[in-house]
Amino acid sequence: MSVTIRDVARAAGVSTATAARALGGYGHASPAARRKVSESARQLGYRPNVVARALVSRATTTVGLVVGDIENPFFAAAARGLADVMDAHGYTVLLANADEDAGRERRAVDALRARQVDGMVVVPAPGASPEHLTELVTAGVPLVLLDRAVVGVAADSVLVRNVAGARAAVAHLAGLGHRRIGVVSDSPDITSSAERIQGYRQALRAAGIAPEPGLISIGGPTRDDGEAAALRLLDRPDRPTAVFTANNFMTVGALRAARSLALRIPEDVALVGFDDLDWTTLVQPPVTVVRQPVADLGRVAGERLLRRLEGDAGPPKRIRLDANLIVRGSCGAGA
Amino acid sequence: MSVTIRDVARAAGVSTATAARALGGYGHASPAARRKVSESARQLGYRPNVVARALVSRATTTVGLVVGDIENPFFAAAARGLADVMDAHGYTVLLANADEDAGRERRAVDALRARQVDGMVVVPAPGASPEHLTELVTAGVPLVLLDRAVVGVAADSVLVRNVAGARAAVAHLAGLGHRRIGVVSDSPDITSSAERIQGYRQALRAAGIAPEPGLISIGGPTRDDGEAAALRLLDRPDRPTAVFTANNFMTVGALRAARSLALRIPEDVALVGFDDLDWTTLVQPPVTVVRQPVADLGRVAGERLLRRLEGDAGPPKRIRLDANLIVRGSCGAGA
DNA sequence: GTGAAAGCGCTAACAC
DNA sequence: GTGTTAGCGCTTTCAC
Repeated sequence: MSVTIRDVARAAGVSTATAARALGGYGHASPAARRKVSESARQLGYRPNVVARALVSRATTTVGLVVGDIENPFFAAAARGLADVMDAHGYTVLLANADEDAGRERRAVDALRARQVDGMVVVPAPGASPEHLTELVTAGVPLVLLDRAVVGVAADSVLVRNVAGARAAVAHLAGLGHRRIGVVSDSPDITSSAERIQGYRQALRAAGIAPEPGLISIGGPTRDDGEAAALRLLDRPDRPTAVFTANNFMTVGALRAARSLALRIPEDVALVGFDDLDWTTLVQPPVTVVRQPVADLGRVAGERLLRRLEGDAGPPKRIRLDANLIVRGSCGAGA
Repeated sequence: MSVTIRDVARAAGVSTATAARALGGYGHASPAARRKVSESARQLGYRPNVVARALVSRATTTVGLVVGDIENPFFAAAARGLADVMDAHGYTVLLANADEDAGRERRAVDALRARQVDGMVVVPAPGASPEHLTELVTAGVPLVLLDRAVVGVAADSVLVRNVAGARAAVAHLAGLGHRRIGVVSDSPDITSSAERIQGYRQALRAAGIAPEPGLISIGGPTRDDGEAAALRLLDRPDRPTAVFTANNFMTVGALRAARSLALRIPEDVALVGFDDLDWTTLVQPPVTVVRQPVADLGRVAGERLLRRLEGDAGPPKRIRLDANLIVRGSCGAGA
């Protein structure tokens, strides 16, 4: 069995209460006692049992993070940003993968709750009925929604200005003279996707272009789904002259689809993607993208959560971070 | 306060012991009691407190994972593989980022231990004196080393056949007629890197090529470090005609370096990388790589850990997974 | 300033 | 089959 606070107390010749006070740095303890306690703690190799502490203090200094897919670089970066902030404040992040599936998300949230996390950050899966999230909120567990909003959940959210970002992307394409502009997105059940499609529509309207339902191609949440959706769009006899891909998996998919159809970019089809990755400047032509502040997203979510953990009981905040168009070659604008 | 097992027991008109047995599915309980208990549990919205359970059962059904950088797709895939296996067995994965730093790794391991994880998977950081790992082992916490071995730590390890993989890559280059072959790697303090460099050396020797120290360029653990190291190598007046990059960050770095020096691939410099990513087929020419079984690495580590968690007390196992050369265009072999 | 003692929510002997 | 009871390791009144 490992060393407990009783062992330390005994070795230091004090009570467990004094040992706890000395070690915890709270309450009163004489300098002498302090010294003796920390000395024997060191000697015995005492390590506090956070689980036992959590049982009484009702705080685990652990927070949960539920993402759709940690293999998506977007989530990986956000997770990193969150972990950095939380680590710096003594919290540990429990990570769960929901696989973009409502059922798995529910189970992940439950598993995290059972472990008494002090708070949670979740990237809601598409089609999730948000009961498990409202339950969290009513149970008083601080919750921050990341990247996607959920109607009916009174929680903080940290999102991207998707409408503006998408609008900038599509307006850029329209400005280059394109009239037939398609979009490849995953499910609009995800608010970020819905907003990007909305931005696409706004830009078309502003350019006086009538939207064509056939130019909107919706896929699932994986790279392969992105490729299939892009293929459907680009294989049409009346294929668009330009495509906006609403997330990085869709961008990969569009690039693959273009290649398999032997379409040149930007000559045969111009491309602007949402979300920037390190390889977007490695391909030829480099990909014009709307860059999201990925790590900031996680960091800001972490800071919001920390405020709540500190007791901030204000109304839910909705924070929006900017996404900026970076013009490179794939849109045909040179660069 | 939330619903406890006492509340459930009271509502069902039984003792907490019976309620626990009924809920936990262990020990004896009459069908009638079972039904009443689960009924009132449902009605009250009872959720077991895993923290309290852990305190007495000395098992948290939680395992820790410490990686160098979750933003590295290699680790993300391994993390995913591990999480999939553990989730399927009711375990939750606590993730910690060590930033490829020995100090942060130590703190991460400590934080995880304090949370009483039942086992741990760690990707050891370079230069870490392995005390915290040996401590883990002596404390009886099952440990599986992932991707990198550590001398003096009696733990299972799941590694890649790095020597053979690297040898195949470099032999391929030599077979294509290259005599001046460079390597870009991160620190050989990491056993996987050391092994890849060793494979490189073996292949040179087998091809009758004298190794030149100047053609071995060592960088740090980030993409930028990779670029700098590649730049040093490719900017030499007597630059190599072929380069082997020992991990995916180095491959990105080499590609960037080649571009900034206006070197054509494979005409001016041929390239073979270690670790395959989705964009390697998107760049022109597509990158010849040694593909690692990334998700399997995590899965196998998870299975090994599960065996230990089930009580397997056999001697440490060292498992090696194959890495295979995939010839594409960047080596100049056509494809 | 310090110690005794009462739990946090749960499990596991051990009687009955 | 079921209830009683004693903790798991820690924090925290409340006396002294």
